[in-house]
Amino acid sequence: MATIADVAKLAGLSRATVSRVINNHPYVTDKKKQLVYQAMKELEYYPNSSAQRLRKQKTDTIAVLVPNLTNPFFPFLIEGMEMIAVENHLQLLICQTQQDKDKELTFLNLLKTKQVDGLIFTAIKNDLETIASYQECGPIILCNEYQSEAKIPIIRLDQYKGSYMGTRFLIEKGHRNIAYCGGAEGELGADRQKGFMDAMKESRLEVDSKSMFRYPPSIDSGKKVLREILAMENKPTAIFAGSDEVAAGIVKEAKSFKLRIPEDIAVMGFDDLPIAELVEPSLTTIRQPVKGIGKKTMEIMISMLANPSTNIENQVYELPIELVIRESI
Amino acid sequence: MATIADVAKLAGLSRATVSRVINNHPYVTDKKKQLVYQAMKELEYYPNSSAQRLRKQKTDTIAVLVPNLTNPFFPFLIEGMEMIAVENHLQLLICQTQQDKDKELTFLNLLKTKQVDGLIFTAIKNDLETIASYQECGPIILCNEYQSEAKIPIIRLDQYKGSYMGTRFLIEKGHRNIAYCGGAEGELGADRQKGFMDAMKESRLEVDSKSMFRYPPSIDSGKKVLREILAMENKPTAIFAGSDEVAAGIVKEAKSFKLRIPEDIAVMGFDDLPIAELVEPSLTTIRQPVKGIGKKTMEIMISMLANPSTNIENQVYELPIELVIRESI
DNA sequence: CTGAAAGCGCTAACAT
DNA sequence: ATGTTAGCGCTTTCAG
Repeated sequence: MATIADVAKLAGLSRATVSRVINNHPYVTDKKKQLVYQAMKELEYYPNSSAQRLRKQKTDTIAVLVPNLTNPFFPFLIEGMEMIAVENHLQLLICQTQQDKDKELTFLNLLKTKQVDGLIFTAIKNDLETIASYQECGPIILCNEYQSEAKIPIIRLDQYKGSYMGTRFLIEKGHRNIAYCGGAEGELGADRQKGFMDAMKESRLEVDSKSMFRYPPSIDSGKKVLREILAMENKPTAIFAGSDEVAAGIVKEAKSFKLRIPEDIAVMGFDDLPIAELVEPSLTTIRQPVKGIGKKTMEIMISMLANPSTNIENQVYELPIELVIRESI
Repeated sequence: MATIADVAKLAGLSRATVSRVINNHPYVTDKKKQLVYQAMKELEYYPNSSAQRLRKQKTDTIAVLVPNLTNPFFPFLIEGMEMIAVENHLQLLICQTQQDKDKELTFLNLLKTKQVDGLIFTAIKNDLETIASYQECGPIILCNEYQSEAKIPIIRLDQYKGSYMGTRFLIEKGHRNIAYCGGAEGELGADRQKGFMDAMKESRLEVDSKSMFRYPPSIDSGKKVLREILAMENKPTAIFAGSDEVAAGIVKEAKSFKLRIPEDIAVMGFDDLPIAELVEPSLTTIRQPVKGIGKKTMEIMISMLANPSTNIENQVYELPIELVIRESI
């Protein structure tokens, strides 16, 4: 493998000049520039990025911590982030935490070991104090998941509004006994739940604690929820699911029990992922502009990278959220 | 940020000894080891990975090129790879090519710039010669996607067998006019198609060239295929879809046209992803042990990394594939 | 506009 | 068992 010294020698110039050409610095004669390019091509030279990183003390890489990639929400989020990242010559290092506290810490160490310049959380298992302490090593952003007392910038949607809106819709459709299946942890989950609760309270509807479920967002969780509901005495007529995956599981299981949707049981999703349109009946759901959050998050990251001095204490950015009406309610 | 020199000074030892402790080398007294640990903790020392990489001339990172992550096939594949990778202290750098030839080349350069030690393709847009030329920079593996004349190790399933098996099943169910929707490029797609064709030929069934579709694996492709089929004069009674996504799209669209499945039209999927169970009716499909391929691929990568001298010219590894019977046929 | 030289932080001979 | 030292390949002052 050729090094910068080889190129310099072949071009009859110094390593400094070659470096200047590589990095598009001004003040290099066109003639010498051509000489360098030629030598680089001849030697099939490519700069060694470890050396560059060590010298420049930056990696142009951002770690993105997601619980997993099999939940389609995250690939879409990442797609949004990546659109902005590539424009800014940043690389994403995608890290699956699998909801594991220790894995999360391991990935946080990417910041300490200078393997990445910044880090984005899309779910948190550790407490904020722990995480906040890593901020000295580089910018950290919370995306989607959040906790308001954090001294960490946050990009999120108004979850409260989303679930409030969804619940109102269910109530307007005549439902009185509505079950709720959360899943998201932290304040995001709490906000969603609060939106649900407030909408119910506003209409003077009671919420049975037995109809409040808390399962991770997956198809299987949805199936489980439905079975548990069927075993209840005072069966809810509608379910507000925490995600389209859960809602899809509920729908699927309901049909295996020959229940009609929405007549026997109505289901509200959350996210509006492709799966929402696919299941039969298709899901009425709360649309989150997932890619939009991803983009916004990366934009903030970039501005933090460019401007490390900014005080970003507890900034919250919010994006719109809307109700998509289909067939499941 | 503390460096190894700081730790050495505080511990009253040389940098070499500290390095030995970091890298778990033998021949360090327990006493001194403790001294080092203590100093590291006190200074909150973490080794700079750029420096380690530059010095060791390896990154312990493998690039995985996928078309995208929104097609659930790839997250599952990655999950398999990652299981093996973490066990071996390897990091995955997931790269979305978006089916773009140039992006693919950009990612290939990760090898040249020494940013990764090896690289795995799960889809190829460039020709093999181009790719093969990068092999001098580190091991390259083709996973799933393949071309048999490649001088590159390949991990794949017997696609021919899969589609042959599926088509036989369709024929046994009485179908005579069967449409086929491929999508995968290269020989993988060709093999699948050949399996289909051979099964048809064996039963002396004709294949109308108009019923041979070639669309990328997505729900929308499926919808499109169904609409085109409905516009045909001599309508097929069954469709062999190239993926569960396509099959799901077909099923969805068929129902919007009030067609019954499998009575009016039967659909065979490919992959057996969660979506296969979710749609109504659930998909009869060809199960690929996706995670298994991922694991196997990473195992090969690791052995290539450990044993760079091995001649891995055109090795093919195959894994079992099976028919999963559900409701769509 | 170009070159010389210092050094980013670490590891691996080599020496003891 | 531990320390000394020479780089890994690159960028960036500082001179000129």
